[in-house]
Order: sequence, then C-alpha cells, then structure tokens
Amino acid sequence: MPELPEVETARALIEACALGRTIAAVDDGDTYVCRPHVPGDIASALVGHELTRAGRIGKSMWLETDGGDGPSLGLHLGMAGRIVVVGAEGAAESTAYGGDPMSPAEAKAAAATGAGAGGHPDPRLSGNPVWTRFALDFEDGGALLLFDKRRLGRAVLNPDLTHLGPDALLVSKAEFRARVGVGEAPLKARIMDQSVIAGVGNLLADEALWQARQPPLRPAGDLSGDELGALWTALRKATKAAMKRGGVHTGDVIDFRRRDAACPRCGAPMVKAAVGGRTTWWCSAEQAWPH
DNA sequence: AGCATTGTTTCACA
DNA sequence: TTGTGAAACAATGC
Repeated sequence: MPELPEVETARALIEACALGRTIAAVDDGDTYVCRPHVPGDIASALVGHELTRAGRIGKSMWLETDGGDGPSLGLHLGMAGRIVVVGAEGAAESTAYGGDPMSPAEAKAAAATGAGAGGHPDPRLSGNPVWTRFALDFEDGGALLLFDKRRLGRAVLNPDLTHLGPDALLVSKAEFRARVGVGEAPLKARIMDQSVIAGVGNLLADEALWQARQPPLRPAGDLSGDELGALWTALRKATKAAMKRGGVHTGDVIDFRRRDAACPRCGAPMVKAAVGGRTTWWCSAEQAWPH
C-alpha cells in the first residue's frame, strides 16, 4: 500500500496525535525491521525523549525529539506497513491509519498484545498474529505502533536520507523538468527512481503516466518541456487525489491493471510489461511506444 | 503448487 | 557511466 500519499497520511496522523508525548519504552525486538540495530539500541537512545516533529521525504519519515536536539527515529512502511497511534490511557479515542478501519477498542487490544503475541485486533481474525513489528510506548499509556504484515518496513535511529531526491509533492515544475527529463532510461523508471524524485511507487507511476498519456517505455530525455510540465501536473493531481480518496489504489486506472481490461478512457486494450523491474500496465493506444 | 505483490538494496552484466 | 534484470529480503493472497 504505502507510497507517498499513504506515508503523508501516516505522517500527518503522527503529527496530530503523537507529538508532545514522551517515550517510556520501545519495542525494538524485531532484528530485521530494526536492522542494523540490535534489540535495545533504539530503546536506550529514545526512552525519556519527547516527540516534537514528524517529517517526511518521499516514502521515508523521521520523528525528531526534544526540538531537534535529541535522537531521531526513521520510519519506513515498506511494502505493507501502517502506523497506528493509540491514545493515552483512559482517553476515548485512538486513531489508525491504513488497511481496514480499526475501532478504538481494536487498536487498544492490538497495543495490549504487543509484538508477536497472538490475537488479531479484528475479532474475525482472532488467533492470527498481530503484526506489530515496532512500538513506542508513551508515558501517558498510549503508543505508536508499526503494523506490517510483510516485515519489509524499517525503524532506525538517525536515518540517512541524503540519497533521496526532492519530495515528489514539493518539487517545483522547473526542477522536475530538469531532473526527470534526462537520460535514456524509460520514463517510468525515471520517475520511480527515489534519487531523482522521492515518493513515486509502482501504482502511482502507472496512474500518473496514464493521466498524462505518456508511454512508460519512452526515454525520459525525449520529452519536451511542455510534456514534462504536464506530467508534473498529472503527478501532483494523482498524488493529491490519492491522499483525499485514501490511497494510491483509488486511482482511475488502477482497477484496469489486469488482463483483458480496456482503457477506461478510450476503450483500447490495456497491456502489460515489466518496466524498471516492476509490472506496468498502460493503454495500448494512448500510451503506445514507439508511436 | 506456483506465481504475484504497492519497497529497497545489491550485484552481475551489457 | 548508464541502465537493466534478477535476486534477496519476508510474508501473504490468489
């Protein structure tokens, strides 16, 4: 699920619900999610510090402590992660991000079970593992949890984000043109390269290219300035629409990324190939390449 | 059983 | 230097 829109939603949730709270304990026992740290590393660095800011570039988040003077925590949702913030003990509300809606009671139950314990918060799934891979417990009794079925999410101290390009939602049109419209790599591979612009994943890339009627396989350096500007606009619109609607899977073309589907705009067959190492679907007429 | 999956990293190779 | 493809990572769903 998580591409830029989902991660921004998670960041905003943290900003709204977790800032100002002090860390009392940390569950950093998953040595894969917390690699290269060993259990206790993150805990001993963070306990006693107060969350003061939640930042994001592309799909990467970081939480600052003590106004930037304390250690920071990097969070990445990987392929299937979601953030859950549990309210203070006794508070009525809890908030969840991503996946199926989770009631406050369910979120509390999930928090109570902790990592690796049995008992899914959803009664229909009771008996299944809970998928809590990392947790910050706050002094007020609440918590911030990283749920992740696939375990490809990350939690790490003082993350290095220098390899990332500018955030896909913050990059100016001029900079987008200069960074994306270069080289012989397929356009889709170029916009998904996190060092070029950060935040575009497989589904958002397919959606933006379809909206802009651009062929995924077209060399990025072939686009005109106007075409790059139109792609920048399409990408912004698709990203904002995904945030508003609740995820990249709500894009207009996403449901048509399947065999025997027709383009929902012109009716031509949708076609598939691997581009940039990822399964890619596009309209055989509007996005044909070469023309 | 086999294949695919919204992400990242690494490596062999052209 | 650039770019590609495949594999690995982990776990689930069809």
